[in-house]
Amino acid sequence: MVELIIAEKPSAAKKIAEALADGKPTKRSYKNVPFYELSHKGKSILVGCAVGHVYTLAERVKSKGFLYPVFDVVWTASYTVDRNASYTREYIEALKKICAKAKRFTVACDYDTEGSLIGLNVLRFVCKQEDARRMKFSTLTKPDLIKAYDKASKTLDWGQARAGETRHYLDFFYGINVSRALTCAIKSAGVFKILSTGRVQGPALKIVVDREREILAFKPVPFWELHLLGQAKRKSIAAMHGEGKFWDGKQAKSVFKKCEHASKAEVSKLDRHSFKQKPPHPFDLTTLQTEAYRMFGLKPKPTLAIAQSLYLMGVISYPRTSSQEYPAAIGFQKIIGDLAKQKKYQVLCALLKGRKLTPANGKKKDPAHPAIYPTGLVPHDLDPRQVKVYDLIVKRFLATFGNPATRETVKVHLDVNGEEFIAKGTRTVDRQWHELYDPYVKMEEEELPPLQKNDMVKIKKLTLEDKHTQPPKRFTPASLVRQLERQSLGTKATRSEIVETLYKRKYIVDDSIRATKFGMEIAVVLERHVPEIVDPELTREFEKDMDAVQEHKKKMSSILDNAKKVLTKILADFKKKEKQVGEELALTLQETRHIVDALGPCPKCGKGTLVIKPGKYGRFAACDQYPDCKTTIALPKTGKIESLDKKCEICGYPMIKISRRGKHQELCLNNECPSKDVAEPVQTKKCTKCGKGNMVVRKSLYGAFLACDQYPKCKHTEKLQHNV
DNA sequence: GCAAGGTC
Repeated sequence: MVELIIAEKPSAAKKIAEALADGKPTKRSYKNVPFYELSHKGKSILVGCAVGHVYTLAERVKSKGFLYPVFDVVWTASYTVDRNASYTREYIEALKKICAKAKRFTVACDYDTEGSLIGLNVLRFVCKQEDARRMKFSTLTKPDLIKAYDKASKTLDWGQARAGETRHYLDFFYGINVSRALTCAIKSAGVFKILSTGRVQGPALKIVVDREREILAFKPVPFWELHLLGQAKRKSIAAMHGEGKFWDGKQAKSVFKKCEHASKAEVSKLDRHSFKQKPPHPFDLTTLQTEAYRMFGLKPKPTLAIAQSLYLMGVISYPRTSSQEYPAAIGFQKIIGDLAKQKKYQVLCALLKGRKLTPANGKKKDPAHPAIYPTGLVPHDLDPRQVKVYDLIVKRFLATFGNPATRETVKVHLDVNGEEFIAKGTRTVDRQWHELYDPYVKMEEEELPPLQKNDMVKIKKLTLEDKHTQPPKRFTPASLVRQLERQSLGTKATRSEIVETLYKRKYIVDDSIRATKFGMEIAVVLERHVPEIVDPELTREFEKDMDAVQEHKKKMSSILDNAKKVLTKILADFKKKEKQVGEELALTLQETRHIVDALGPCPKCGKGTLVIKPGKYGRFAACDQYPDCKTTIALPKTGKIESLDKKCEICGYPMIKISRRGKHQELCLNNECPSKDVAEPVQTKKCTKCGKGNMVVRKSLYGAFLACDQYPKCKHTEKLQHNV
């Protein structure tokens, strides 16, 4: 009798197989999907895997147009409805193939709601089984897995699986329907633009919009600061009046008068305080994303994508973790030894030699995975961004084993005609873990002159500065991801994607995030008509419902019926106002597009502005004076396009910056710009690919190139030698 | 083509 064990993902299947095999498991594959054959205590076992969710909710009957409300949805193989999920097809086919041999079934997906649901869907839709055994484990280590296999329950954890299913339905009901309502509204005003919101997107937008409102409503309050610049022992020293901020201008001025003509200050008191600074915690995904943004300006989503690629190469551990802990089982000594094989880490690894290795574990835990660490495997052919992220992960790993650093704060109190000024300096006395984390240690290092009590400081300058209180800071993509985490919105793997969606919808712009006028309007519309969707409480309510389902206190169907009832009413009311809402949205979208998508003045008519527009054959720049001015310029299909607010020095067309995968290039919007001239080939050449066409010169923003004249049948292109 | 959640 053969047993099939279903894992959540390929890497887990491998670990499960290795843990249970009497000897070594046999790795096999079907359509490039791995599976394992093994014997466990003489019993024959197959271990196969899903790739996360391979089924998704979709309408039972695909509706024409964006009809809403839609509640008739069923589980559907992801590859049939989502082009980006085409890779899941092979996994389903491989599972289908190997489950034909199986007589007994065991689900060994991650032990959480999503994992239980992934297992249930594979089991019922691929294996056509009613129930199965369930392995429950909290780490993918051999002892845990063996125990989980021996003690597997006879039935699925139905409560958890149904809870997960409930969440999927609720998210679909709220997300798809309200997104369609918004899209239909703006469409009724004649504008075609996909709009969206959802349980996580809604509150995420509101967080940014609320901050924008605070900033708009902010009234700066004036205050004054008294600064002293002095010199002692051949070093300069900067101090501020002990009062700090003076809220009363008159008082500040009178203190200033009192000190204005003093030429010397006396050290009245010296506080010296040294303290230990602990090494940093191991990386969970959010901390890695925050640090990568801080150090490299790399946004959370590409950081996750790069970490995933390093994981697939086998050079780092699983990146989608919320753990800040390294269990000893990962083998610190061995990893450090392996890292030392890379020349650039030799010296650092040597610093830890012979030391007791205790990582500075943080508080956050994740039952499924440890914190992110380098495996020790030597990476090859990394691209520049992979090099950066890998280096950060290696040094962070090493730094967590470092000794605490010692820092010293000196506070010098100065007396100037009876007024107290204070100078503060902090410096590192003993670097310790800093050496392991360089160059990613960013500490303030301010060293004061070596003063003693009653020493005199020569005053070089005394200034009274009038300042204003500052509005609250804007979020960055990294700090917004952190804020979502704080409010338990979204998951470690989805938060960065949700932030990117807000950009894509033009609700937000810039690295220092601003809500656009359009984003503000969407928030207003939702707050007025569907307040639930921008409220973080919706997530809490879903969680309560899920708990009730998991504990068998409520049925999924009753919860879904209730959601349908609530939404039907909300959406019917919304529909009545659709036209009016749509017109307001269309108006603000136009304004926002004008600001966000403007590329510069139109070079043809001189009056209009060139604006990015989406078109059937890709995006293009068009003059906003259409139909008076019909200027259009085709734009590259991929990459982010930004205005540089300047003209080409050679042809006078607007300059743009186009960025792709961390690389960027500055170009003018003129295919015919003399700077892009090339030496044209003297004789015509046959296309080497199709053999039929001739190669002809074509021009794009990037410059001229050779292309087959059989386009679009043949897409062959060749480079041309540039003149300049 | 719309969500949010897994993952290659």
